[in-house]
Formats: sequence, C-alpha cells, structure tokens
Amino acid sequence: MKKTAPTLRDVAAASNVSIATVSKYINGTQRFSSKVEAAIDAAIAGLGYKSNPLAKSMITGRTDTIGLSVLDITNPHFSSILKGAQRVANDHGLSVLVVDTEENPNRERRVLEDLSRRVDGMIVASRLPEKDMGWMADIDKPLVFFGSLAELPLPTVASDDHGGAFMLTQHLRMLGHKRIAYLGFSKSRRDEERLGGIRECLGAAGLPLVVFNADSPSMLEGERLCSSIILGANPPDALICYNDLMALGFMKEAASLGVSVPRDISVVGFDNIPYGKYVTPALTTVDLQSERMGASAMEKLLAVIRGEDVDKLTKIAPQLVLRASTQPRT
Amino acid sequence: MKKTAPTLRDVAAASNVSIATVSKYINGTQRFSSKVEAAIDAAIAGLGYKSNPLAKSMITGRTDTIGLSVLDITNPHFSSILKGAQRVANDHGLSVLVVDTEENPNRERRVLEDLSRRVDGMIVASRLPEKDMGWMADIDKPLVFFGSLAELPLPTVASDDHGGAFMLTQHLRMLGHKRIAYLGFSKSRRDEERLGGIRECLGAAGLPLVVFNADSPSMLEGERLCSSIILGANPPDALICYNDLMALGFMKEAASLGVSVPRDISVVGFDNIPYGKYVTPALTTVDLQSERMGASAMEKLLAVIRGEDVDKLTKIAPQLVLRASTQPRT
DNA sequence: CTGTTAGCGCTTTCAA
DNA sequence: TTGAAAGCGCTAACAG
Repeated sequence: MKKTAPTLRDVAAASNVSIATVSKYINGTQRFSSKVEAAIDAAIAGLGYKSNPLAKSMITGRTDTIGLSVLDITNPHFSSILKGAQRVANDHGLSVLVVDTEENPNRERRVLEDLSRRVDGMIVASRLPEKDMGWMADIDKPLVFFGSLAELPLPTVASDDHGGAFMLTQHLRMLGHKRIAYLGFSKSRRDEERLGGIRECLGAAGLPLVVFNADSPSMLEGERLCSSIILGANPPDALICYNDLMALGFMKEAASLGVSVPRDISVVGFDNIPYGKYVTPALTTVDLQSERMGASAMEKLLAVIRGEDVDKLTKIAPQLVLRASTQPRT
Repeated sequence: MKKTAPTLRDVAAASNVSIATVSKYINGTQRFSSKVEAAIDAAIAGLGYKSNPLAKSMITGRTDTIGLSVLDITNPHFSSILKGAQRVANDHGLSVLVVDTEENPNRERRVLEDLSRRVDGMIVASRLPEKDMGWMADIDKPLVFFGSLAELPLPTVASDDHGGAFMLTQHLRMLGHKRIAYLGFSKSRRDEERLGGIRECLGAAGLPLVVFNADSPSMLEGERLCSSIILGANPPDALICYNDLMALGFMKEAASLGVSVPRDISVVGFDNIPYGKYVTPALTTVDLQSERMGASAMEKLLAVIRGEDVDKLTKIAPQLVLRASTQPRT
C-alpha cells in the first residue's frame, strides 16, 4: 500500500533522534531517556515500521533461519521430524527453511551448498554414502546430520537402528518364527545397520535370512514386491520391512493375494508412523521417535551455533510397539 | 575453514578487474572478453568464492524464497501441498520457507507478518474467518490464499468443496443410504462449503442430515467421536467425514466396537490421502488434488510476482474415488 | 568492453 | 545519553 516501506531513517526523522539511537533502542542494546523512547515508540507505531531482516542479517551474519533437508516430505517419518524441529526452532524465534531432495542424491550437494548461504545452520538427512559426503564437513556452517558417521567429524543424531532391528527380530524369534525375511532398501545408509541387527540376532539362533530389496522406501514398492516374496517356493513366515510404508503396501497386497497377515506371515516395520495403527491388522513396528529426533537435532544445532561443546553422536533409543501384525507360530 | 569468506572484492582483486565487472559477469548481465572471463573463473575457483545472497537480496529486494504457511505439516494433505509447491519452486530456482501454524489462529498474524519480510511472496492456508483476515491484504507482498474468499481481493486456489461434497453425497444417495450423518470440523472455513454441498444434495432428496463436530481434524478425533455416532438410538447408515484422517480414526474405532464398515455404515472422507487406500476397508473419498493445489498456488504466485494478471480464483476440480468403505443398501 | 560511484537498511565503533 | 560515520557485500546507473 505504501510506496516504500519505512526505514530506520524514517523513524529517526519522525522522532527527532539519530538513526543509531533508534537502532539501539529497537534491539534493546541500550536504554534512553523516557522522552526519547516514547518518541520512538510513537514514530514506529505511526509509520508502521518493521525492521528489514535482510539488512540486519547482512551485518550481523545471522539469518534466524535454520535449513532442514529431508528426503521426502510426504513420508510421515520426515514430516514428523520437521514438526519436531519446527517446534524447537519456533521456541527460539527461528524459522525453518525446508528442502526436499526427493530421494535424489545428485541434487543434494548443490542444494545444500546453496542452502548454507541462507541459513545459520542446517540439519540434514542424506542418502549419500559417507565417502561422498566430505564436502559437507567443509561447508562453513553449523550442521547436524541424521545417522551415525564413522569418520566425518560432524555432530549427528541417530536412532539405534541396529538395536531396534535386533529387538524386532528377537520379538519374531520368540514368537517362534523360523523363516524370516527382510525387505530392505539398500540405498539407505540405515539399511545396513538394520540388516546388521537382524543378522546378529538371527545368527545367534542359527536361523537363515532371506533378503529382498526395494528401489524406493514407499508403499508402492511394498505392494510391488509382495507377490515375489510370498508366492515363492518357500515363503517366509515373517517379514521385516525397511519401514512402515513398505510394510503397509505389502500387507495390502498380501491381503488381495489371499495371504493372511499375521496368520500366514507376520509383518513388521520401522518408524511407527501414525497410520500403522489404523490398518488391519495394526502394524507391529519400532518407534524411532521421529518427532523427537527432529527436536533433538534442532536443539543440538542451536547448541553448536551457540558455540557449546556437543557430543558427536546423540543416540535416541527406539521402542518396540507390539500390534496385531505379529502372531506366535505354533 | 577460512577466516572470512571471500567476497566479490577478493575475486576482483585476484583477477585484476573491477568489482563491477565480476558482478556483472557472475550474474550474466553482460559478457566480457574471454581473457577477462577466464581470469574471473580462475579467481572464483581459486578462492572458492560464493556469492552472498543476503547482500544481493538487500539490493534487489528479492530473496528467491517463497513462504508457505500450513496448518499442520504432518497432515498428508499439507505435506502433499508442500511437495507440489516445492517442486514448482525448485523448477524456478526458488526455495520454500515453511511455517506450521499448528492449527493455532492466534499465531497466524505474527508469523505471517514476520514471514512476509523474508520472502518474495507467500502461500497461505488459514483457519481465520475471512473477516479477521483484513490485515493479510495489507501485507505488502504477493500472496496466494487457499480457499475461496468472498470479499478480500486476494488471489486464491481452491478445490470445489461444495461440488465435491455434493458428489459424495449423491454417491451415497444412489447407494440407497437414507440416514446420512456428517462429522464436520466447524473451525475450518471449508467445513461450511462441504456442509452446503451435502445439504443441497440431501435437500433435493428430502433426506435429513445429522451433524457432529470435531475439535481437530485428526484421526484421534475420529476415534473419539465414533461411539457417540454409532451407538446412539438411530445411528446413521452413512457417515461423511470432514477429512480422511477423521474417517480413518472413525473406522478403526468402529471396528473395535463391533460395527462393520461398510455393512453397518458406509464411511467417506475428503482429501484422498495415500493411506486411505491401505486401510480395510479402503476408504471412499474425494480427491482434492492436494499436490496439484500446492503446485497451482506456487505457479499462480510466481505469475503475480512477475506482475501478470491472474484470475482471482483458481478452482481445482475434485474427483470421487470409489473404494470399499461404501456399499449399496438393500 | 570495463570501471567509478553511489548507495540498499542496518549495526557498530567511537566521540561528544 | 545521544549521534556521526564507517561500512556489511553487492548491484545498478553512468561514464569512459
């Protein structure tokens, strides 16, 4: 509506003080005589002045914005992470700039280097193998990474995927399952950790593991691979899916193929997305605490920004959630 | 790693040309002799120079960032909107700054006024009644709004909620349902439109409508209200839910109460979230094309930013999606 | 083709 | 308590 938004200068003029005075007063850097402060307040109100955050940022070097890079925002795991991160950011007066790399590792570098110039720090979920991530440590901005890193000196927040997988497998073993299969997603770094946990548990029991692999961590892939898993010669009596989405897809397709979950096959997943509770049968899963992970990552990042020392790795304990998709064998 | 990031000045010095030349070359505003261009390229590479977008923004007034305000990012309707918006933004080299107002209308104004200073334009979903939205039109930034507006001169993108609701109701009528109920969410502006569509259809047939109301558009609310809906004296034989989330919650609870969907009661929702297809029975719904809405809103906003004339209202046609949660009465 | 010169709106010494 | 002045890193006329 106004031609040009009012600037500090306008406020200064209107209140008959210097521009520096207004700046300091607004930022609470300094107090002034009540006369002056009142005049400034009046001018601000009168002009409808709003500070220009860009100009401020250029000087202070702070943008009050945190970047968050996720692999697919429609995946409930990531929208929960965003929720948690967002909440903490809000509590500190910060905004969140989200980028969705759409499961495309090639985009990541450009996108993140770009992002790094517009934010005070970033939180990133990546599909890159650690050896292709060197550049991340060179980005000159505080960064918190999801997942554990062997070499790279980056602070991280990770769920205990190995432990969670072990737990899940143990649960299946105790239920009496003997032919366990894993429907994995090898492009993910977490896949091998989960596989490791499963193998460790199964190895101790001398049980074999059949592994399938999906091209994307989606319901559609769960559906697509279902028939090849359950209509083979020696089908598994329990299936561990890389995530809940795949498990949901699998269960739906199994039902239409006339295979009953959990009677014919027990199914489990990872993440504990809300929808797992609403399908039939409800899905047994490992709660990786997505929202809390997002919040923890943000808190950690803020600590880094403040210059505090933080642990390299924040581990978040997973929790097994038992539901009807798993059933004892007799 | 470096003390101070290299600036344009450093590049200019290193390549023995003026700072203006470098600026123009980088922005492709102008071409120079290959000698000069080569020198600049070398200097940039050597120093690892990256343009400071903040400084640039301050001058150009453009941030290359679009703000998107949603009511709850974990609601698949909104994460799909974000997905669509994000995709279009990316195609144009823009970022998306997301804010989640958490279904809290009181936060909206502050959050949006704040956001408006950091972006080139914004797309907003709001729970505010139109009469409390006047300030939005005063924000001095291009803005596209979700939903239709009677008075406010804001460009909008809306699904045809009235039409969608009519469709859905018509479908139920043709299936032979006589006792139709609506589980609404009156805080939403779209609620009345849907209610209107339902009423119009039912009125024509001389059928009554019972209305229930939820406090939040969530699965939990669907669950919570289920018993009071189906265990009353004269329970409905069909229920239209404000959205799919509520329908999912309702169906789960109905099952545990021993009421069968669709045998005892048909259930339908709005949005066509992906999960509706994976529950049992699969949910009949109206596809509001969330992702496309996000994309359309972004496209429209970009047009506004470019200064083009745009229609006030972009209407997106809903599509009925028939699944097993609705069944003919006999 | 290339360079000079003003600033953008704000913060921040440093003086008064 | 206040203000003057020097920029932050960059773009945009305007000259040459």
